Amino acid sequence: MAPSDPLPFDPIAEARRNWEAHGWGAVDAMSAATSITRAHQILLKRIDAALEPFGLVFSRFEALALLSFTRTGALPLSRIGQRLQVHPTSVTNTIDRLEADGLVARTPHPTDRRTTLAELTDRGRALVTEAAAALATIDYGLAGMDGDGIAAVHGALRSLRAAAGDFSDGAPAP
Amino acid sequence: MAPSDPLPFDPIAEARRNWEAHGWGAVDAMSAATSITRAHQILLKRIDAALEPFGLVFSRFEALALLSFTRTGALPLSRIGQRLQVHPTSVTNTIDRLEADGLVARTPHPTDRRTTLAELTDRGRALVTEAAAALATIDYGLAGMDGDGIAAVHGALRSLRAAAGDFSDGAPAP
DNA sequence: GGAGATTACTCTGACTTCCTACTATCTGCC
DNA sequence: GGCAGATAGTAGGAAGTCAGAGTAATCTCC
Repeated sequence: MAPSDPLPFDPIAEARRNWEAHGWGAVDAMSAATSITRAHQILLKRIDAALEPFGLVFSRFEALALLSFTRTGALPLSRIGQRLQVHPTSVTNTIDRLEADGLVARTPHPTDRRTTLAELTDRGRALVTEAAAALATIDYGLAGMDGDGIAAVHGALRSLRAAAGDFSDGAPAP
Repeated sequence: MAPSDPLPFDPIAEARRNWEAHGWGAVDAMSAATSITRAHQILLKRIDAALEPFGLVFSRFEALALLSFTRTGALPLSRIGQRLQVHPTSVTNTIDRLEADGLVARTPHPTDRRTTLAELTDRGRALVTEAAAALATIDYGLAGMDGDGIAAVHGALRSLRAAAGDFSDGAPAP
């Protein structure tokens, strides 16, 4: 990749030194936050590359996966937004794309006429299974991390998500 | 309005169960990757909110911070892109915005006429110091994580960044 | 039963990021 | 010298996200 030849040093470690030298404080937090930002960038690029043969990006894959786990293969758009933690407008856009590709279909809610359901088509269901397999083979972009690291990240970020109010910390049912 | 009412359960834990039930594999990796995605979203929102009074967003703050650490307060745009790991066109856009706000100035490189330097103005230097203090008070958006968690995330993601080729830390170049 | 608040979705617009393509300039090799 | 290839920056375009406004339908409560 031409645009980013590897630097001869870790840019975050370098930022860390500068932060300390200038007395800007919260050095550990800065390092972690910057690391998360960069990790997200790396992951998204790897994941989208793996999904590209299927004509998907991560957000659309997530929506398909969520639908495929329901009994009926259908969910209100609002519910999708809640579960995926994205803005209602983004859901509209995501479902627009999926519908244009024939992977989901909008159908009216049987009782609430305000509500639109996104329903997985047969093609959508088949595709999401293939795509999930493709993502599993690249370890969801986490190549370079060992099991301990993966577990540590998951555990530590769970606190962050809980503190951000993503979910009311109840005991996850079996 | 509530941007996202807290769910009564952890959506990632729920996804995890579904992944297992469907035999989709790479469950730990999926959980970690999704956590990182969501963490990035939380952080960016918190950080941008803290920077909003200064008219900055995170990417523009990062560029200012980088410039403020140099001896002369100036860097070629290409160097900024390398250090911040963003696309050249994103640097152009970032510097456009900073220049329009009078926080940096484009100046020609003394010897290489291809190169444009972004140079911190006095206002830019003053603003980035204030903004850094504001970010330190919110712990760079990491509220909810303890010291161990922050250290764990930083360490684990360093492996990911190294494997992605961000820096050659003694590893032989291709 | 009906007024007012709430909820669901979409449209428009702003913003950020990336990609491809292009011009200008520099470097290396003959 | 002079030309091929690399490098620096920018323009135009596509995609994704979010916020605010608007419309339609439903719910709450008197």
